[in-house]
Order: sequence, then structure tokens, then C-alpha cells
Amino acid sequence: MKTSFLYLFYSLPYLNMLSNSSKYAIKAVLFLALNASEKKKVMVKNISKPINVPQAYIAKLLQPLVKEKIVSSARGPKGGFYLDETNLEQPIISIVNIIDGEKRLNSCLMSLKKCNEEKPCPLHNELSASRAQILNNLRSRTIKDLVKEVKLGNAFLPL
Amino acid sequence: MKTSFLYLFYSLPYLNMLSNSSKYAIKAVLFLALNASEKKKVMVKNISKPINVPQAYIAKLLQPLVKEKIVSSARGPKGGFYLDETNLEQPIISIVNIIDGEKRLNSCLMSLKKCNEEKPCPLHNELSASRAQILNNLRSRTIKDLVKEVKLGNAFLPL
DNA sequence: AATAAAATATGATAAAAATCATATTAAGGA
DNA sequence: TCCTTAATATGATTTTTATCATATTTTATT
Repeated sequence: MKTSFLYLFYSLPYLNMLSNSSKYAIKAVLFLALNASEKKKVMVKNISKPINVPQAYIAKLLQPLVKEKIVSSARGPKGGFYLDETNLEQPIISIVNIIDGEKRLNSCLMSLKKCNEEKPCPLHNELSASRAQILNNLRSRTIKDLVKEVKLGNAFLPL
Repeated sequence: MKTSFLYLFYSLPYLNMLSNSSKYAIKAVLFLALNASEKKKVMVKNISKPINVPQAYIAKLLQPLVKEKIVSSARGPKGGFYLDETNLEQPIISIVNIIDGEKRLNSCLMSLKKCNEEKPCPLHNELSASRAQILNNLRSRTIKDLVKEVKLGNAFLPL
């Protein structure tokens, strides 16, 4: 069945739900989940290369994630980043919320400032169903879930 | 069937294929296609309100579209914007190419500067299939097609 | 012809996102 | 204890995107 172009069109508003920074952060976290452990910490430079994000940039993105306990780290020699069990249980959405702030994902899809639950814009209800679905995914899936899916075999890791 | 979160994850790189400006422009053009004609031109201020984009902003976006014959216009009293038959036959992608430039849609999905056809990045081939599909849609569908679909009845117009 | 209404052209400003640089702090190993 | 390694904190810079402002040109109408 041919996908309706309208589908694409309607999805336009979603195309900015995540910032580049969030995407980078997700990539980095997934990379750590797959390649690091408490016994095998990974340094920023060894993260930035494979996921292809400038070192100083990804380093900065990792800071708040460490502070909010999405990622673990250790300084000094033998130091680096990794995920512990608790980290792995965090939902994907927390990464986005930390990097982009809560507002972005929750604001009006049409960027209509005056639009809100009480006074919804024309599209609010129609769109919010599919948005809710996306949000739900981000909320209910943990990093671990993501790792599981990757390992199960759809298999290639987008870096 | 539950959508794999991986699907979402893999689609991350696409989330920036279009700029906001392009989306605004597409909205404006579709709005004109549905509401204007040579006999019933629409002024910028009457476009900007319903599609909810600042007047000066959408005015600026319309200029290059007029110059490239995606949109028609007339100055002075009774002037305004509209689409003629030729305009309606233009593919959606031309809007994007004019507003964002050709580069954006064609550059590496992972924003890898060194990546190109000869020296593709690890993801290039996997991703390029689905990208090709999107591009193909944008290339093969005209504004008229879009209007037709809207009128046929999936029906609501996202403004 | 004069007037007014519209697009057009141009550029200034603001805001956000991305990137770079550097000094500081903590930890391990000699 | 001292040195080195690595994260951390901070902030500066650059680039891109979005927005605003204003003067100019064209055209219909009177």
C-alpha cells in the first residue's frame, strides 16, 4: 500500500520534537549501554569518534545526564563513562527532558503560543493522539529495552 | 502490531530533513492552493493569520517562491498571492529546495561531512533506502496532488 | 495625475542551537 | 606525595534560524 503523502504532511509538526542535541545524547547513551560497563568505562573521546559528534560537544551533553543519574562516570585514570543497572532502567524520555527541557516535548505542535488544553488550537486534538503515542513510547521504554531490541537483531546500530 | 521503538530511533536522523521555514512555506502554499485563485488573491496578512506564522516572516518566505514560479502574486490594490495552473503542477520538493537549499535534503543523514556516495558512512546505505522513499514522495507529488488528497477527505488541514 | 494599497527588497536584530576553548577538580599509579 | 589522566564547570564564539522593521516599487482606483 502506498503511503499517503498526507501522512508525511501531517507529520511535519513532529519533525522538531527532538533537538539535535537530544538525538546525539540518545546515540551516546545507547552507545554506552552497548559498549561500556563499570569495569570497562569509556572515555569521551572514544564515544565521540564512533558516534561522530564533536568531543567537546558530547562531553557537555553528558554532564547533565551524569548529574541526573542517567549516566555514570568516574574521573581520573581508568575513568570514563558507563551505565549501571539503575541507569539502564531509565526511560528514554528522561534523556530528552534533560537535554531539551520538559517544555519542548509538551508544547503545542504548531508552536502556537496561545494554544493549550483549555483553548486548544484546531489541530490540537487530532494531532495530540499521535503525539501521545510517541510520548508514550518515549516514556515507557527504558534504555535497557532499547538495548534489548538492538541485540535481538533488527540489528544495526545507527551511529 | 506494536511499533518497535527502534523504528522511532532509526528515524531520528530524518527529524531534521526539513526546516521550520520549509514547513511554514508548505503550509502557506497549501493554504493558497485551497483558498486563493487568480480572481481571489489573498494578502499576506490574510495568510499569516490562519496558518499562524508571523506576517513579515511568511512574506519573506513567499518572495523566492514567487521568483521561482511556485506561487503567483500581484502588487497594488486587489493584489495578493495565489496559485495558477502551472504553480499547482510543481512538486512539493521544489518548495523545500527553494527555502532550504538543495544541500539540506541531500546531505548525509548523520551529518557526517566526509560521507558521500563513494565513501558512504556505515549507515548510508541502510538509511538511504527510507530516505529515498521520502524524497521520492516529495519529488513525485505536486501541490495539486496534495490538494486533491485534502479534498478527498482525510480532510483536515493542519494549519 | 494623485493616492492608496499591496508586494518586494534589503538589511538589522534577536534567539536558539551548535561548537570550541580553557581552567579546575578528582582519582589512580609511581 | 607528586604526576598524570580523565571528568567537570564555565563561558566564549560561531553559525543558523527566526523575526522584525523600513524603504521602495508597482498597480488599481479616483
